[in-house]
Amino acid sequence: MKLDPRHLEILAAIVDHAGLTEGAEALGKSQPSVSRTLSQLEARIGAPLFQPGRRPLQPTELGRALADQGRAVLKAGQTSSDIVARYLTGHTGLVRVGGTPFFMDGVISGMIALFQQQMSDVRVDQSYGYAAELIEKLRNGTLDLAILPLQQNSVPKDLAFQPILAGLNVIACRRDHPLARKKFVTPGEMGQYSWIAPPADSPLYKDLRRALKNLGAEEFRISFSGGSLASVIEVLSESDSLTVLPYSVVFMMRDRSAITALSLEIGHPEREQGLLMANERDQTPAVRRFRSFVVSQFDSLSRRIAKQQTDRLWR
Amino acid sequence: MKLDPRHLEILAAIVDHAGLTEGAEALGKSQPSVSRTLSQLEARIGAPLFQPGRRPLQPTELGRALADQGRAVLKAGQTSSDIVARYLTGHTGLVRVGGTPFFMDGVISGMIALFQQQMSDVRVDQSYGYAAELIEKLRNGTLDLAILPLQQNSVPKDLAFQPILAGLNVIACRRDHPLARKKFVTPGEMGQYSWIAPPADSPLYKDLRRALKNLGAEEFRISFSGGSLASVIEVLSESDSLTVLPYSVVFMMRDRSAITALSLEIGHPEREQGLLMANERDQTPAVRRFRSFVVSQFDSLSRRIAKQQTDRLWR
DNA sequence: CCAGCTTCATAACACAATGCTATATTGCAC
DNA sequence: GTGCAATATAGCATTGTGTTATGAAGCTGG
Repeated sequence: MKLDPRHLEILAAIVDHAGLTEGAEALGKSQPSVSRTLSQLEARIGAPLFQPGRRPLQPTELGRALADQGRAVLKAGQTSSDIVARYLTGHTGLVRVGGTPFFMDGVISGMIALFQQQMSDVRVDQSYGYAAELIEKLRNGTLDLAILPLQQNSVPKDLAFQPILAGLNVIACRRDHPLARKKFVTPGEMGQYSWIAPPADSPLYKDLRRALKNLGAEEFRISFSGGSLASVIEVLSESDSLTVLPYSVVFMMRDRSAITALSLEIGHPEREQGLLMANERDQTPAVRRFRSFVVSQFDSLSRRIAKQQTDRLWR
Repeated sequence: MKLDPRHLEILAAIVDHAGLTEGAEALGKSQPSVSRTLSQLEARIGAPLFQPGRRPLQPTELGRALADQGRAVLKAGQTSSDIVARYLTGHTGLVRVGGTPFFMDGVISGMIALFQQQMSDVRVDQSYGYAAELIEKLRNGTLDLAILPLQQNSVPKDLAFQPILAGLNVIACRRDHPLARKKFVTPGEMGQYSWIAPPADSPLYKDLRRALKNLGAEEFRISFSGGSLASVIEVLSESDSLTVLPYSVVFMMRDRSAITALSLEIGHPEREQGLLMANERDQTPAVRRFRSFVVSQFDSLSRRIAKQQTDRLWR
């Protein structure tokens, strides 16, 4: 005997509210509707679910047992609704975010931590990669959001790009570095220090080469390479090495580690750090919420950076 | 967002069987049916429940979570079916059975115990009473089955009576009683013994009075009254008292206690022990099953009694 | 990389079930 | 009994389910 779970729900409501009318009210249905459903149910089962001709309505032993099951159905339905509601408001779900390693480690991961203080049920899958791979992953749907520096004119037409920060890279060194205090640094001065090389396929590495070329330094010595941000910062702050880092990374690290940026513009293309994503319409609510969170974080970060710049000018 | 529990069931089936076709099969539905239901569900929620364009079908995190709930619904439905099935086959339910005290205690309760060895989930509510009360209870629906001695012509027309045993009452005494061995007992012989009186409103008491009157003994001495069967048997077997009991009670007690019946017919109306009940059509399956069990038990009991009678003749 | 297979989606339609309002019936209390 | 409140029934519009037939799409093996 296959029973309709909705009928069990209705039975449970009737039993729990001790009456057809009140049960119907609780379910948001009309009294005749639940009355008929109850009749049908009893007819199908072939046994009364309530003591006949007794008011207030009192369930049969069988009715009580089935109402228990109906209660389970009701509960499942309720938690289903909750699950969906949490999902639709972005309080639940999965965000797959990828980006350039140093930026992710230096800037984004902190924001993720902050985000998850509010949205503890949103799972974040972080991955690392550069433009080509990230774009590929966005296209085949294995990534929701890419965070990377991009030139405005090189944004793929099938993807949306939302700038969040000027993509400024700088030369970084330890705070006590001999060059750190100089208002102007010449290429010659840099020549005597060794370099920490970012991964060879990274934009940073290209920027490093280009910068040195622009500054006239054809040759440069590499003392360390292949490390992730933590290693690079460590080596950087314990040696006189130099390296290229996004300015925002240096900025975020300024309190936690003893590094700083040289007062030296390195010429690189006009890029912007930004969020690259597929069609915004099929983003999950969690992704949207995460995205807007990140955007607002960068908004405040930009202001903090701007404020610090003016402070430095005044200094 | 209110979701149809049936949709959750279907979702669970699809997830569990890793496929729409197999899920449909498991549910006993056509593939297009579940396909459309799934589409509807996704449309209403506004989010995909399965990774789009991936085969084998793989659920979204959301889909998985909702499938869990669907599984709960499925389980509730299954146990509901079980509950109904057990009820319909009479393996579950309530049997309210009432009858004359001595017969219930001496004969029926043992059968109830036997019945419940097979039907452990059938609850039996036993009560005591005589014809008038039992009939009243049957009529107002607070009793399913009455077990009592009745003359065929005094069966209420609105009730059904099923005879199960000859309603023979006898005079009982302890097995070592001086009168026990006599083939023929005279009223005079009985006059010297005191009597244990059944409840004053019981048929047995009427029979006792009538019997003694028929036998010519106008006066009789009552030494004990008001006890239930256990007390009566106790007093009976420890004294020379006599009493009136249904023969079947004496028969059932013959191994457990040292009592027996006098070889003496006491004239009483032609009654039969039997089952009195309201319309058989609205009996619950458990009642029917209990009834048929009792009937079969009495069938075998009748045979055992008959056999013992012939044995006694041969002896 | 294409043929062929399997799986899923769509279409069209019959029919059962749900929902409603209006109204009759019934149980209970005074 | 009368009146009140609760439940049942009737009639009708709408939705949903189920079916078969058929089209589209992903996977697999040569």
